[in-house]
Amino acid sequence: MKKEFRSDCPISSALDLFGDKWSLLIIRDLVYFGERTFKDFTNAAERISTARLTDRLCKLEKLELITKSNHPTNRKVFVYDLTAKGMDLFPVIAEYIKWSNKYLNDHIAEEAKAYAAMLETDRQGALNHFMQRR
Amino acid sequence: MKKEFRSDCPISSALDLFGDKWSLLIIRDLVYFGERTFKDFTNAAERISTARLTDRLCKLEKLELITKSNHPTNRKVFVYDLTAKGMDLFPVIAEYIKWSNKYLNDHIAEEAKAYAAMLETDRQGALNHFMQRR
DNA sequence: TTTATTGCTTTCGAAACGGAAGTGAAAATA
DNA sequence: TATTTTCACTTCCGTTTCGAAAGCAATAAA
Repeated sequence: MKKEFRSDCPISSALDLFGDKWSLLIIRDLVYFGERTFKDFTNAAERISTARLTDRLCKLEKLELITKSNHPTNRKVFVYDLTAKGMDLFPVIAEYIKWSNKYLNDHIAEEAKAYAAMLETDRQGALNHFMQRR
Repeated sequence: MKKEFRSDCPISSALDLFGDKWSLLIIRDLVYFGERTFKDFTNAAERISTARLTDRLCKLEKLELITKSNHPTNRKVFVYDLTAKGMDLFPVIAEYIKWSNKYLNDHIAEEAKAYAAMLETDRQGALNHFMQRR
């Protein structure tokens, strides 16, 4: 068994839990699209491998950031969704967006720029828009 | 040569640049302590290896998130400091702290809890406190 | 002149990684 | 009913990244 946390610092501890290149992208998809299936995640632009996706979904479920449940009609499909704990990562994601909009502006998607502008002018509104979906 | 970005998403792009377990901790030390030397970073609680630290400092300097300069009196010491671009990661760090304070409260340091509470009640004040140091 | 410090490099075994192919159960199609 | 396709994994394998430790040259301190 390995130690779970490197220190008692809140920043390093959060990074210990989901500070990899994929976890926040799974959270992102759930924030912006709501319920997602395994297949949905594999269709994201960043092209996560199935092995990595399986691993991350399990970890995020153990951390209680997401839930896994059966599809109402199709028994071989699982539906993933955010918990309140996972939804509370929205502010972290929002700050990444704002930073990238400022410093990677010539690289990111046009629709992302528009959304970033909305985050600047109506932060609470953008936040509520997703928070109130469930 | 490998591709720099996985997609044009602002979140994944930011993670491509500094979405590892160490970069934000280096930024953290610079935010909270100001100028730091190589030795200072190795003394942080998380115990980064020297090979990893050398690698990350170079990357962060190339990204222009930090600067490297000579110590005014000691020629074998280098002094690292944040650029405005690096300082603008403070809001990201602040949101990690707030999330951890809410969900990892029984694990994190007491002084971190107090600081997180200050972030909640006087966000702009906490932000300015560091922003105005230089 | 000797010793200690600093920033950095090298080495090496372990862990994490991406990409591709394969699996079984269930669903859709014929 | 028989066949094919889909879905959520799982396995495999070569590559990259990693932590831990030792070693290094240059400078500073003693």
